[in-house]
Amino acid sequence: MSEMPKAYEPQQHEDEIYARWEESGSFIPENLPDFANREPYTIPVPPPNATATLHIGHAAMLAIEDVLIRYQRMNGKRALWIPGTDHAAIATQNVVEKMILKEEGKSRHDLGRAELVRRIEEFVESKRNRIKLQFRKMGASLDWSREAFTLDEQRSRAVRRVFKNMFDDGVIYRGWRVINWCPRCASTLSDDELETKPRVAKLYYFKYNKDFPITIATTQPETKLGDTAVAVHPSDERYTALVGKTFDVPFGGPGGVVLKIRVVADHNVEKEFGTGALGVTPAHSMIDYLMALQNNLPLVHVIGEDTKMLEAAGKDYAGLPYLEAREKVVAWLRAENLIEKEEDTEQNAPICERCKTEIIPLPKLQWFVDVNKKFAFQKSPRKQVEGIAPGTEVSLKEVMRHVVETDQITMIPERFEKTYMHWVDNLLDWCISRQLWYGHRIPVWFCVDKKTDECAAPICSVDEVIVCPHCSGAVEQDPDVLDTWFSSGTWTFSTLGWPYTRVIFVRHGECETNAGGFLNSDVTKEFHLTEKGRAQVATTTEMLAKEKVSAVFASPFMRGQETAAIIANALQVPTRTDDRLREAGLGEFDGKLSSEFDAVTGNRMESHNWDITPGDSESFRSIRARMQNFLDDITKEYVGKTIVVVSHGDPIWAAMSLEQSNLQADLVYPKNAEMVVREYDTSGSTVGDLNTYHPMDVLETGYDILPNWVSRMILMTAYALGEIPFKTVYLHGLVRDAEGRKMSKSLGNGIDPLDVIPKYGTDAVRMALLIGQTPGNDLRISEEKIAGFRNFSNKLWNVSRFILSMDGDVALDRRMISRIDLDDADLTMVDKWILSRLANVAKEFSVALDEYDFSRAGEMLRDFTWNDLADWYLECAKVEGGKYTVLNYVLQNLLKLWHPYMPFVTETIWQNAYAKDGAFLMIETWPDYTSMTHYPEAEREFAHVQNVVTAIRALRNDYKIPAAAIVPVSMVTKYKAELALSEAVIKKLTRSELLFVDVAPEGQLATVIEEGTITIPKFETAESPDEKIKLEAERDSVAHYITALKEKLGNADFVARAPAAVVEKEHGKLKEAEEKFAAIEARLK
RNA sequence: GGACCGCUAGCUCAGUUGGUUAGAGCGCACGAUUCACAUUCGUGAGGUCAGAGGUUCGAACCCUCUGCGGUCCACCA
Repeated sequence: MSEMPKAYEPQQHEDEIYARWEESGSFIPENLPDFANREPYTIPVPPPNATATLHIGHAAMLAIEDVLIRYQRMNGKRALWIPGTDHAAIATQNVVEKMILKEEGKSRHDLGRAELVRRIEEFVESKRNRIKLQFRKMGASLDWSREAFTLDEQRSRAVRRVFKNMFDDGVIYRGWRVINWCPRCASTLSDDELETKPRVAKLYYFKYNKDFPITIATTQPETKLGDTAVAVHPSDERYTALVGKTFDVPFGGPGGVVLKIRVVADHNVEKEFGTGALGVTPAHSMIDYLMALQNNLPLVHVIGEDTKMLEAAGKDYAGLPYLEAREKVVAWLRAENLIEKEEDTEQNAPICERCKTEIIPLPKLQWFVDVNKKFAFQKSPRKQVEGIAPGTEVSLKEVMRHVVETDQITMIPERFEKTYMHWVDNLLDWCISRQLWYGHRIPVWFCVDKKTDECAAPICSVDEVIVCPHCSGAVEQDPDVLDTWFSSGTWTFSTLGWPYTRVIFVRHGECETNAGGFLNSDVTKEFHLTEKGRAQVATTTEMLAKEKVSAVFASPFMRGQETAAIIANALQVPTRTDDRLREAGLGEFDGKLSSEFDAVTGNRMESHNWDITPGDSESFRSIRARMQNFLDDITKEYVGKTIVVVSHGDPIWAAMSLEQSNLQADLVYPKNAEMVVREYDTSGSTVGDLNTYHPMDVLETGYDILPNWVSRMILMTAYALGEIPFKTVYLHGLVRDAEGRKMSKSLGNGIDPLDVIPKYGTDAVRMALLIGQTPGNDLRISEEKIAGFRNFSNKLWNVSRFILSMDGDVALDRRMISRIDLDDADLTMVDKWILSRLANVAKEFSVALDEYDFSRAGEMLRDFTWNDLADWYLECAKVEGGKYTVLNYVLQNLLKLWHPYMPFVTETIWQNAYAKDGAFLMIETWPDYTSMTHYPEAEREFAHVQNVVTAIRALRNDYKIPAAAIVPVSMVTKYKAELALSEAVIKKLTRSELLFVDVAPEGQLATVIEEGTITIPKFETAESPDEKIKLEAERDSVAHYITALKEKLGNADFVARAPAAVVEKEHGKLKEAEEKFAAIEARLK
């Protein structure tokens, strides 16, 4: 064992330990011992912006997730934690644009699209490694071999695939919509990308002209040039007579417009605001737009994307910036004397979250995800969403509601399920196009020349489109990119290899051979489908219609060909015949009854009887091999696509068997025309990451991105896979400063993990973020708190140092001590006490982790470590001596328990003390608390010792007995037998000579506790407080307590209605209190 | 306007299905320094559980109302 320095110096160990972990490959689940038999456990890292720097929020997130993954890994799970970063389209482009503008004075338009994208990619590449290095600093045990980026090739393929599927299903559509337009970014913004800014605006009350019967109020008079209606509340009697009437209204002067205004009734109008009547401008207001949709009003576009007025605003106004147009309209209204009133009103103006520019609502042709459109629900080859059968017509909204409502996804804390439901219920179609240059380009092309009628339709394709498929003319890709959440919404499955090739095996329909019960393996003999068989295939074809099938592969046999033909015709896809899909060779059994063959072969899958070839028939092994061979080829050709493979019972059954490494016979032999769905990665294997690790177990993230991200993942995954993305959502709070303020650069109140990690150590930072945090609630953190946990890691270090410095049994050195090494006969009461405490805490700690109660778990273990172990047991051990085995047993388990919270200090100690051949603590097995022994007797006994020790110490303190003095202590107690067992301990810990007596000596200082009366001789010091006063105060308090207890027990209702155990407990309390009272009284006489 | 959260010791927070004389850490006060650790040890003070009603044998905990602080959503014509 190497010498351990007096204080733990984190910076001397952390980087080295992390590097050793990583090099060992232990973060990769497939490198864990016996990985194939471990149950998978998966969490994704919420991908930070690739250009981000580690901040305290990331640190909190990583600490929680690393606890989960380390705990599960030690607990025998096949633990996978996937790292990655997000391209964050709009945020990143903004940063780079600003940088270029500042450094070179150039705008994105000066550079051009290709150059800007190149510059952004260069910037991202230069920053991407920074955040990854910082994740390592936090000790995060991420599987870096699976690292993903939302804009890399694999993720792009997933994005285009989902888009294409949605497009084909009509879930994605293109339409005119009023959107939030940021003139500065020259882009559409989603509602989530808005902030609001309070401001005071001028509210003008006026009539469009003298003849118009209704006065309206507005803060934006220029938009009135695009009004098409006036809306009033349906129950507003002032206007009832006018509803439904239409007026031609000249507005804005001769160079203005003639408005066609209809008076409509709408519930969204507030009677009390303004005049209770509102001029409806469908093109430039969200609410007006919705009213226009409901009332079928036309939409007049008067403000352009450059913030200048358009032609439709009239010739005097066209071309004016909208603010100038506003002045001009107001001037005209004044000149015409139409303004009745002007007043200031407070409003919250929507602004761009990135650049703070005021947004303008305007209509634009955009791409949307339709959340109400019904589509056929996907069939999952793994774990179907429960309660929605494959093929069911559902909308995204319904699915999103369903999976949470039925608890297939649970949220911690639960109250966020309400927030989520509220969000889902109010969900509008999701605008997914962004007028940016950086991001996933929308995979849609348009024919330029449109030579045929068909050319008008947009062409959506996963692969690059070079020419128009209809006229072979030039095409142009849609210039927009996708909302960044569209790609991060695929995170759980795109990081696991999706899209796979989806293969739907279909066994041929009933054939004459099946009907006759005989076999055929001679391709030249043409047996046809029966009537029933054709009907079976027709039914299957109906189900297949909901799939997006690219091709049909068929066995060369007539029954395969006929089956394939029916399907291919209906689906309008080509058929390819492949000999590898042929019927099993039956040799001499060809033409015989199937029962004869079965009698010889039995269940080959179950019996592993793969090599027999009765009657020169084909072996099962051979059938498996040709199916694997077929899959190897097609899965490379059809990545991300769906194909139908029509074959026979045995070959399909053999293909199904390929996914099982140790065959169990739970694969049911396919019936005629039955569909069997499988997904394969590009190596033709179904045993890919997606199958092993999806759905994931936990998504841990901040509650602030519940709508943006969590909901979108649920949406995308349910749509694309027919599955939930994860089972549990754990939402942490925001990290705030000691005053509860958000940490920000401008306030300068941020705690930068990169500052405090070198100062206090990563473990201390992790502890400070884990203890005191409650899910969904914000966490306050200060440097003092981190310093406190630095002290704790040093404590653990010194506890270990003390234990490891003991001379012990050489044979036990560097060996795992098990329960068997501890013989009850050799254990003292104190030993039993600490072992019992360890058993309790190991269990409670594990249970708390299972319940995601990180704070309580950490506090519990800290109290055990610091109070029970360090302050009590180690002091006792010094007195009793010879604790080598017990101490090492406790320490080994303690290091394991602490490892998920404080990976570095525990691993460092472990490497010093116990690691054999450098084996890591991080892959040790979790303490088996079920095998640990509880000693309830010892716990009760030691509690008495603690009480007595504390009482004597308090007595010494109260009466100013010099610390060094060894004093004679007399004690009257009914626990003499138990206390005598630890007499040496009590003496040493209290620096006293302990004497058990029957009557407390007179003339001494006394204290009365539950265990009895303790006295020490008076010491000659001037300022000793009066013993009598102290005792009297204690007596009064006990008397008060007794009164309360008696009152309670005297209450007939209480005795009658409370559970017997509770009443019993109160009686016990009363008895104890009365004994204590008597002892004090005796002393005071 | 709608919804949600919080209010417990000077500060930060625990308090599991109602059954404690309401807990922890930090801070504070007093005392201790060769013996694992001063990044330490010992002892102690400190709370009408925001307020008012109600349910109950029993309320920090359940219900209603009020107050204060905070967050989110919608709207702001």
